[in-house]
Amino acid sequence: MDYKNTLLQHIEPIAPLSEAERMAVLAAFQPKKLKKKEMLLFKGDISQHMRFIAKGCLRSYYLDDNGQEHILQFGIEGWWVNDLYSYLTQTPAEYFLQAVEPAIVLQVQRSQLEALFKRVPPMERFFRIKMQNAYVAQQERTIKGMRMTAEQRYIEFREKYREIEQRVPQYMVASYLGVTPEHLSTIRKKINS
Amino acid sequence: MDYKNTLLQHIEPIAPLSEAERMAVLAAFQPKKLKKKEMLLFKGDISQHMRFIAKGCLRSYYLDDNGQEHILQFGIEGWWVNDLYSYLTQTPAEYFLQAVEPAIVLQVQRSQLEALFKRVPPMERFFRIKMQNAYVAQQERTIKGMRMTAEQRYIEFREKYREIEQRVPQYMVASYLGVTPEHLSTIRKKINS
DNA sequence: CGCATTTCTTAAGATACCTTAATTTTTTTG
DNA sequence: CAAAAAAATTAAGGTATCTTAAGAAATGCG
Repeated sequence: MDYKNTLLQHIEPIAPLSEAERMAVLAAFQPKKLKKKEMLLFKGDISQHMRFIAKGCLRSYYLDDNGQEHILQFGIEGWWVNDLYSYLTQTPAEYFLQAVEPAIVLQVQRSQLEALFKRVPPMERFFRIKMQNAYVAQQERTIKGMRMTAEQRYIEFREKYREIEQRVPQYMVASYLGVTPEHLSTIRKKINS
Repeated sequence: MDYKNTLLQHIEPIAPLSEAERMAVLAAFQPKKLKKKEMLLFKGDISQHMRFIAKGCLRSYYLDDNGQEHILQFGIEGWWVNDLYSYLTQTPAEYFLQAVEPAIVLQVQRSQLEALFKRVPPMERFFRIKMQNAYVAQQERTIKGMRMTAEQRYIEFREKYREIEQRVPQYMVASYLGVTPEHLSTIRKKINS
């Protein structure tokens, strides 16, 4: 039950809830336990849930034409993970979702979340704000990905996501940053000297 | 009045309107004429309108620490342009909006659009869908910006935005793609041979 | 604990892209 | 239309990043 607190702790600073609303929110979400490397969504699946990470670490990634993995996002406690387009439009997912660490995810079905929006208006506000932030963060990442050197991007990643860096293998950080693991290694060598 | 048709033609395929709703929508928007190079929004301004391009071509861009311009987006007839984060959160804009060609923009004030959402529900649906598409397009651009070579990005840009390519100077395309004008020039030379 | 697997490092040669600077071409404007 | 301004091209030398390959270090598991 502890992990349900985690959910409320992330919603309430943005959208305060009454006691009844809190109950309604918690009732809508179902916990799911994941082992390390377990998949939460495959490419081609239709994403049926919004997903909140109560514990652990996940990643979303896609496979390019050469079968190479490219990481779009990491998520840890308090983050939401999804193939949002698949969820919103109910079309087959482009991305995979996988646990990088053992994890507990709280899931809410699409129809139930829609119902929740009607019964608990603050939740709609909460998601609209999350969506805005995601859009802006994405825009920033686009720009920075194109203009900054790999070294600059890595330094920024470290500052912004220090905890994530310590929890995922280095080659995944490289994938997220859009460089080869070899190059990231030489960057680190250069920085730490 | 012709340009108001342009607006309806872009809304109705996504969100059909009754005659009364059409009237309400049109009444909320105000046309604004722009000369070439005229600014529509400055960095630091708070964006007070949603903006639809009825005619012409605009761009959004930002200035980096060295005073260099970096283009985020172009827009032509039927597109929406804004610093969305500034508009949504009513904080100072990070980006500039400028006409690349003489343009006519249809603007609706934030408070009026909110009122319109209540009176004309299909409009809310229309904007939610637009927002989703924007987020996904942005996500795709992030990935492609990091993994693809400048040549691949240019070829894709050409296919996807052939009309825009013919309407904006080449150095702006380079800026959008994240390369120097010189390099884009050599890419073009290579391709056309 | 020790073997197998995964992850990280190192280095050399190749490629993509940048910087600078000069020149040519195109567009704008009086 | 001519002059001025803006945009595009070309080329040379430099830097960032990739590819490949091999070995070292760390981690997972029986």
